Amino acid sequence: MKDNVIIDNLVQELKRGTLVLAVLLNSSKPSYGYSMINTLKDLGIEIEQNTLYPLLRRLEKQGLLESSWDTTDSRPRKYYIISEMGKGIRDSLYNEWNKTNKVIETMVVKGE
Amino acid sequence: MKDNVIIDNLVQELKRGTLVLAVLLNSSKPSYGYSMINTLKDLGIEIEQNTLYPLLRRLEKQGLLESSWDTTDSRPRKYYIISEMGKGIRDSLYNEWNKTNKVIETMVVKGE
DNA sequence: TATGATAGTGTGTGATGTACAGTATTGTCA
DNA sequence: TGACAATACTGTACATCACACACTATCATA
Repeated sequence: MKDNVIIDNLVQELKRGTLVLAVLLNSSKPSYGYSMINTLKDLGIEIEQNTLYPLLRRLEKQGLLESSWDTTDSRPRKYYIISEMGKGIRDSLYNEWNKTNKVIETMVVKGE
Repeated sequence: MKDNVIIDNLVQELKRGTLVLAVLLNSSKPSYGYSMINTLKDLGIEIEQNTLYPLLRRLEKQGLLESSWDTTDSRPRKYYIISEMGKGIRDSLYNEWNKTNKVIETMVVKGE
């Protein structure tokens, strides 16, 4: 049972950084929080509302996303789109992520 | 200048979880802290002593690594090797890591 | 009419890489 | 031979963020 706790913790740590990249990649076109949760879920990324909404707000605060309200529908929705600054950071983060991946793959191949 | 701070933070977050996987992958054969730093550096993973030594101790405490002192040389060295439990967790973590990677690659391809 | 779905806000907690600080000894170089 | 870099390790506080908990509000459906 303890193994699961350790794995869950480690997987959660893996998510840090990765979630940001996933959200930035998903924000090339405008999308709103609740919809993004379903989109990411379909892609294989399980994320709770309690995690995504604060993340969106933090990324906007940091200037990586821009938001606008759409109140024309019966339900008001906050749309997010990546900013120019966000695009630069997304690309840098993706490069770092890629480098890390190549390293891990190299180690996996060597390790066996 | 602020961009760099954000990127540095995000890259650090990326490391969380990834470092654990890298260390577990690197511990199929016994190796000691100081040497591991150089090995990982050569592979492209920059890690400080202040980060690696506590990490090794934590992983041992969690039962993922086993250690033994080698005092035959002029310098005593603490060798670490992955435990059976650690192998299970390494494999699980690698699977999760792989899943996440496929998702990110899918998003990258779709995003453009 | 009740409840699930839809859509969002607010805030505290636990885990971990980093940073700072330290000890100790060996090996190398001037 | 002394200074210093390299080698090898331990201890601890801090910043950050996914998660968890709590909440509001309204629409759609049974």
